[in-house]
Amino acid sequence: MTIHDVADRAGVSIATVSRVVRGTARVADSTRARVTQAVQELGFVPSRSAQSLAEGRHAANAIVLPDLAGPYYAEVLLGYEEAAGELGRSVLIRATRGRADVRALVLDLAARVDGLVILGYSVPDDVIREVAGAGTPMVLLAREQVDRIDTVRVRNTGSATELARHLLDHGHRTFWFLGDPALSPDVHERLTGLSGTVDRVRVIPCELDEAAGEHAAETALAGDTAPDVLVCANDEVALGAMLACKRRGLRMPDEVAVTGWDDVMAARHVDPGLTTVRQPMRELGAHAALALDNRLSGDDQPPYTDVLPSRLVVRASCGHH
Amino acid sequence: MTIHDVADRAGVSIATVSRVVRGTARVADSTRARVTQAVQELGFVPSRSAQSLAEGRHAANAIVLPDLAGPYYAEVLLGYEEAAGELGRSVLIRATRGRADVRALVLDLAARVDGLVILGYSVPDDVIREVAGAGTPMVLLAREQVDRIDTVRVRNTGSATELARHLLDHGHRTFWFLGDPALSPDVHERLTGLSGTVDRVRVIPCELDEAAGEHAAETALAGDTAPDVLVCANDEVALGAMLACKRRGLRMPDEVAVTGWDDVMAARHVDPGLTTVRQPMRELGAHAALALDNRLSGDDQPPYTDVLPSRLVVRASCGHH
DNA sequence: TTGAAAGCGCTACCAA
DNA sequence: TTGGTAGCGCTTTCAA
Repeated sequence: MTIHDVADRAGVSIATVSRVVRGTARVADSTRARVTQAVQELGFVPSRSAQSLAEGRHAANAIVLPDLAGPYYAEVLLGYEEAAGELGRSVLIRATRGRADVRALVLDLAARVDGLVILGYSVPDDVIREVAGAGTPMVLLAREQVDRIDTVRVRNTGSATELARHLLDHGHRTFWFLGDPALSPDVHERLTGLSGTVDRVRVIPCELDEAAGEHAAETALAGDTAPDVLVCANDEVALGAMLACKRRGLRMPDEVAVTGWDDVMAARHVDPGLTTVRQPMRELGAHAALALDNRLSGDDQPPYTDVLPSRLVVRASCGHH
Repeated sequence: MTIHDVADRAGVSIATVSRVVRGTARVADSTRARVTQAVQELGFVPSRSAQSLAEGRHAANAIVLPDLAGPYYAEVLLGYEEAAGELGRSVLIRATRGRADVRALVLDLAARVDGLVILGYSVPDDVIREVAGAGTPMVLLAREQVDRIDTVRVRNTGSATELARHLLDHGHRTFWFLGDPALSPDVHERLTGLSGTVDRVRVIPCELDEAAGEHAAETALAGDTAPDVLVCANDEVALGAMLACKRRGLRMPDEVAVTGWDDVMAARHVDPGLTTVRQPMRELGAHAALALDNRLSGDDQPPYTDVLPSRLVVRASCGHH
């Protein structure tokens, strides 16, 4: 089933079939009708590879994420897919966590799409430079800018400062931070904001999931300095930490306060409600899609960084109000 | 940067470059070395569209889901992406919720990939038939079989029966079901299993998110027949329902019991803990990827349905133990 | 072991 | 308004 079959059936040339199918040029009504009918009857669908080859474009973009586990990435992806879909672009995804050959994965992806979105630390800086240098348009998401590539992120240090002040107002003084700053730019900045605001922060680096948070909290609670507040890198870590506190029979927030980041669904349902920072995750994804589309449309703006707002969500886990 | 540039630089024909790059045929060591070096120096990456066109395949698959919101889809997608990635296939995704032109979306997708996975009611049956009929290999996921297409799903009716028995043992008698069976095959089967086991079920159809669950529960609680147990179509609906119960000052499980499906993260953290049914969501995605790969590899098995197990997870929300 | 060349299916330019 | 045709960049026979 190729364009030739349609052309034969309609008694026209393949050029005319192409014109009718794409609607790119004036075609006589009668001719159009014949072609349209042939297309229908044969169920003709143009070969996408042939189109891409001839057009020199894919009408597809990709997003590379560290992972797909947990609510955060899913929400970002949702925002991205929705926006990209409305712009008429297909979306490819790729998670790199646990993959050894990230460079190869990204190069393969770059060859399949018109543009790439890179989330967090899913791809090493040198690979980013390489791919961008090779001419693939890119947008960086939730991470520092590299080489003047457009970047979309959310306010992080600021919200960390706001959270720290709030905790100080509650009278908290002994701060522990649960989370590994090396794992994500977000975590790094959150810790920076916290450190810059309170006197001293004890850090327990840990992965960003519930089990790791639980374990890290155990460590904190077992030390000789009783933690006063556990500032967790994200909500999943915080939920794990709350489990550890409960197991020890510690009352929250009286004996220990706990806070998170992201405002995932569980944050609202856990008891006590988890104080956290709400991030516009879908918007993050959507903005990335739009930014990329702008570049692909030949937008000539200077490189920019788009910073989205975040908001402190105060619930019961940080102290009484 | 095409294969010709590399050929010129290495002083060989493009055929030889192709051989070296793909490793498909015997090439003299010295020649191979020259070509490899030229590839390096030029940073040559073959055009994916040209390859696809010449090879007649894409080395990519797609998954179509109703939506990306909530933990369920994200987990399935995670399992799928991981498995497909390891099989060396890129993955395209598409969410259809709220899209008017589903048929067009799916046809476009089908033209870009070697095979398609369709989750739940994301695509109408007639479109599924059309695409499958046109020759695109497919796997159906978490839905009824159509036209003898391979299908992967989880045990649903059975777990519903098990749940219902458990609730009967607790002495519950007035059953309400919150969720719209028309929205997903899973919901449909859950209701079927429940209806087949208990005397009478009152159904309040609602969307499968928290807000809808909250609202539906309000309706149930406002009626003259005080609900005894709210069997919810999934955990998000159940969490919403719990919110509604709490707002009314109803004690759970004493005055109302609530149950869900999926065992999302919040189910464990909410108070009281939510009794629910655990589904192997990642495995679901992974099995779909493998099933599709089998077909694409020319597997000649008769069409089959792969049913994964599910497990009742009893917590406090269904009654005292 | 290597090269020449015929496709793969489509787009878009140039003529008619 | 239409047709012919030269690419798009690669894979893979077929000969040498």
